[in-house]
Amino acid sequence: MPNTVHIRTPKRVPDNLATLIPVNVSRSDQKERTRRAILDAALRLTEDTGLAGLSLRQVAKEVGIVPTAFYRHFDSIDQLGLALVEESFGSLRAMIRDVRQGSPSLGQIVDSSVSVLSQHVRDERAHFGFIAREKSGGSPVVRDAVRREFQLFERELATDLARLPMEHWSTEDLRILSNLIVGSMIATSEEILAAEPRDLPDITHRARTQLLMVIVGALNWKSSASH
Amino acid sequence: MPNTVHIRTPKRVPDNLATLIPVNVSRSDQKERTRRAILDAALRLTEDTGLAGLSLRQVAKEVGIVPTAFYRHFDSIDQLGLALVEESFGSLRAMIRDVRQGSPSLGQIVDSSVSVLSQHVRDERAHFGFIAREKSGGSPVVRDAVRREFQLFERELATDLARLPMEHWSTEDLRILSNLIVGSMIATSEEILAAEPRDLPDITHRARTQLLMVIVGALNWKSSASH
DNA sequence: TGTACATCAGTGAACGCGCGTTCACTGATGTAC
DNA sequence: TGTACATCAGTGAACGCGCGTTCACTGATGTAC
Repeated sequence: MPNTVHIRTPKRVPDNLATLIPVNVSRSDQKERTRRAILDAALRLTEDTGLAGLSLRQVAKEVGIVPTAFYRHFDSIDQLGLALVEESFGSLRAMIRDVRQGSPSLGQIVDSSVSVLSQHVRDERAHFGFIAREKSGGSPVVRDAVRREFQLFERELATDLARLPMEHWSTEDLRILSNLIVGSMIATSEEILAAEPRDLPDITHRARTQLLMVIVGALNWKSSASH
Repeated sequence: MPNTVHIRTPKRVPDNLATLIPVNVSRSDQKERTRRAILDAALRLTEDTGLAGLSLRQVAKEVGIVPTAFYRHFDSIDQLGLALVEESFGSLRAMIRDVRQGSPSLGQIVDSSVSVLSQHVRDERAHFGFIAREKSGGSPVVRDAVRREFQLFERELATDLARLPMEHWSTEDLRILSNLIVGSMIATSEEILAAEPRDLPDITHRARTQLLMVIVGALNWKSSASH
């Protein structure tokens, strides 16, 4: 079912979309709306099949435009995929900004990190699902883009960790710890996405415990093995 | 290029496959060979696109049979996928059996676990890649089968951990730790699959450190938070 | 051992369908004067 | 403010292609006697 359309003549407007008739909408505004509708349709349609199973015609049908109009917005499904990667990681970064605010003690950092992650995964379900799927998905271009973003992400976390009282950790060790934490957070996100709502408390409890184990382990490992 | 064929008349045999002409091969043997060829072709072809991008006709062409002959072996691509899941986890279990042998001290367990994992991922590259891809792949049936296997796997590891000197851990805590370790091993496997050979030492070093951090963390976390 | 019949892995033609992409087009919006 | 022209998001017909699936078939292998 079309969710939005570019309307040229009133008689083409479906009844249920009457409120969407563009009145005093500039051409570029309308173009942006259609672009948005394409991205949303793609997020919805890839939920079942992944980007690999998404066809240009499906997207066009869902948006309510003719297949060829797709090309006014994207060169290919791959390019659409890259736009979604960018968008999804934008929402991920917003999440991290939330965690950075405040959170003085280690215990509080763990608690708020897991809470914020859990909430954000559910709020941005479609985006997180997209990233999780395409991380090992069918399109090399999109897959590599996702992996590059995760690496960037991991480096940023390493920088954040350096600010905590972890006396004299080497850059390498910070990267190793960061990699472990990011990996664990990805796994948790995938579990939240796949889980029934009633299993959510179990999963967040587990994630908290694991994050704590990792941090405690990192501190003790370092102090016992350090130079 | 077809990699094996069921040959009925000698004139149909490609030159380079002349040595594969079935002589004194029973009907069921030949059927098994073709089945094997289909599984191998699918493993090869899904490497780029995932199971979602695999067509029955592609597989048939690769194997050197007519598309309709596929149905003599599998009801659908999904059923073929399930067979590959079973096969792939078989190879994973074989790996774990290797690790269980010997390995008295914790440090040795960590070392041999990572070595064996790293070696096995490369030996069974196609199988590991298949699992990694289909874990969040397009076919719900196959995806769920992979996840169920990982859960089984996690439970088995929890049982193994219970035999180590981890005084009086609860079943729940063992599951939490096991989940963390399995997640980290999956992440490591995916990194090995995606990495250049020259980056392998870095990755295994990192995996060792992380596993050690996790174990040290688990022990300390438990002793500091226990009842 | 030889013969007659059953089995069944693989064949090949045919089908309707959805796909990406081309192309010339339309007509509302935007702009220059 | 009004007019003439340019822009360009969306249209619709058409294309060739690979897809999964149907069906009746073939002929080597297997079996009953």
